[in-house]
Amino acid sequence: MERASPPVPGPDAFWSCESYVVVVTPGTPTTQRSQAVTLEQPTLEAACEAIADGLEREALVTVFGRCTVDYDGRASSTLEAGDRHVMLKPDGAALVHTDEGQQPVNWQPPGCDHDVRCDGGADGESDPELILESVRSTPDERLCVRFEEVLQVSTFFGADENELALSGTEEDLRQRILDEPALLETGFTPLATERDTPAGAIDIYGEDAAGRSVVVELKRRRVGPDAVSQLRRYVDALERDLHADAAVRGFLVAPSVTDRATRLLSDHGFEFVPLEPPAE
Amino acid sequence: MERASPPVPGPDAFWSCESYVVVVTPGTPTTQRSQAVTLEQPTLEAACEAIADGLEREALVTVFGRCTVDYDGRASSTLEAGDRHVMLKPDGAALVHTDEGQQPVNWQPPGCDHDVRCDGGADGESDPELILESVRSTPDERLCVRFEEVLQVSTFFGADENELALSGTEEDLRQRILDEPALLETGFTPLATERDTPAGAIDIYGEDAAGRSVVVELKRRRVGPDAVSQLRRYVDALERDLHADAAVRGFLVAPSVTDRATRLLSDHGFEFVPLEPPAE
DNA sequence: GCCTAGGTCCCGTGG
DNA sequence: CCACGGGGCCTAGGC
Repeated sequence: MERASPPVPGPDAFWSCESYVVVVTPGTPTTQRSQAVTLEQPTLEAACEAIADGLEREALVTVFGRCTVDYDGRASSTLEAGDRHVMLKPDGAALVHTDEGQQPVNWQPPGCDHDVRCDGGADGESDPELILESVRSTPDERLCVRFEEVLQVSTFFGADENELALSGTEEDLRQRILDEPALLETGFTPLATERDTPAGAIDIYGEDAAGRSVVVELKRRRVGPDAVSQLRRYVDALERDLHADAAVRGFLVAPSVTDRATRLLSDHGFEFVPLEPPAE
Repeated sequence: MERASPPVPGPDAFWSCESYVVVVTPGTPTTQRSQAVTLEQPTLEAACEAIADGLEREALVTVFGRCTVDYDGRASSTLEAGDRHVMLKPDGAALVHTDEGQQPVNWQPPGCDHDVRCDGGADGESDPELILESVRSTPDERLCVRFEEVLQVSTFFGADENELALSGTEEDLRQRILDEPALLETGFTPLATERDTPAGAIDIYGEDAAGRSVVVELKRRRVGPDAVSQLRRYVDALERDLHADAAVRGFLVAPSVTDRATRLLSDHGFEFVPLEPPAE
């Protein structure tokens, strides 16, 4: 193992009221992959080495410390110095989290190349810093995180064979109607899902008891004006497609609907069916 | 400090090829808040105590280990055992990350109450586990993470006074047009932003050289059919609002537009103006 | 690669 | 509290 024990924090380590010394015990190789390796209060150089090693070995790497963040790509952003938690994933994703919010303050999607280096300090011209860069193309985007201080670096190896099982989606709602078409209206007959039109794919296409064409738009949650517009696009397109002057009925299926959307529905002569995705 | 050094991994610690001993050095209190405290390979009980302490002290807490995840709320999900990285934020947000994807596999938005406990094992009836729960109301939602094994617990304290400065937003694009209305069309005069209609707020409302009403919808990126529908809602609403039969012109301003959206624009007699948010 | 639409979307801003 | 629309949205599925 090339990374020896990190240096004990020197007398200039001003920020800590608890200090930790990490001691590496030589380990024996094993088939088990799960592992978390942590450096506390490393020097920037030690942090750099640990991060580079983690990236090389395709670990999930986290870095906590005082940093600035610059992003340039589809938009541009800057973030002045503060303490943040950075996660680099082996698939190329990068996340910068503050202590607030579900969303990262800055990020990079999967597919990026992560890079780490130490810079400055040697010549006294500039303060030393540890620089994380995540870059991708299509679109060209660059995320740059500069640490003036690193409090922790961790590398995580794990196994995760299982995938999320999710229910209560729009797909579940569709199945519910296909299983019991009368939930939409007595006499409704589904004929296709994802039926294509020049305006896009119709969630459920079918016929009513009188043989009239029916367009069904599904939403797993309460709907607003946008869902009505979407339904309108499909109904318009289908009427044009059938180019007979056959009236096409439009149904919006969702748990509930806002006032404004209700108004829009009525303006267009569409119908609303309150229905939720199955609970289970 | 009540949390003493974590136990040295016993001979049954089968999974590690590198093991770390964390030694606590008594520290001196300081005004500096930045701090990262880590337990490696703690027992479930030690992990529980450390997490509870971190939550109590409003730290950002991370836990890495083998866990299952159950979510129930707006939808429901289950995730079988695997190694994941969990982050609990002091604002009540919770994030469960696998080694893939920019998005967490499970989460809870800010505003939740986090809770941690140890369960089972004592009576031999069930395997011991560490249970993290994040609960909120409106809507009622519960996230439950059960660890059978914890490889690391960290608590982070930091200071972050600065906020993100972002440019290249729709707001920047709007300002660009307000500064130079001719970018839309010679003779265009903006009269209002966020002008309210029964269908919602118009990004920019104004008049053309001939005094005709103009509705401008802005998008910071390439637009598809949804943006055209949005413009249509506003134009329709405004025409009804003015209830004179005065024609209202609709403009879509964006860097570019898809084929289908181009077709929809022409169907509705709307105009497209290619324009990007300022780069700077 | 682009297009289209879903999402436990999150998030801010009004009402 | 709800409603509405933006977002560097991300992500999956087609083509």
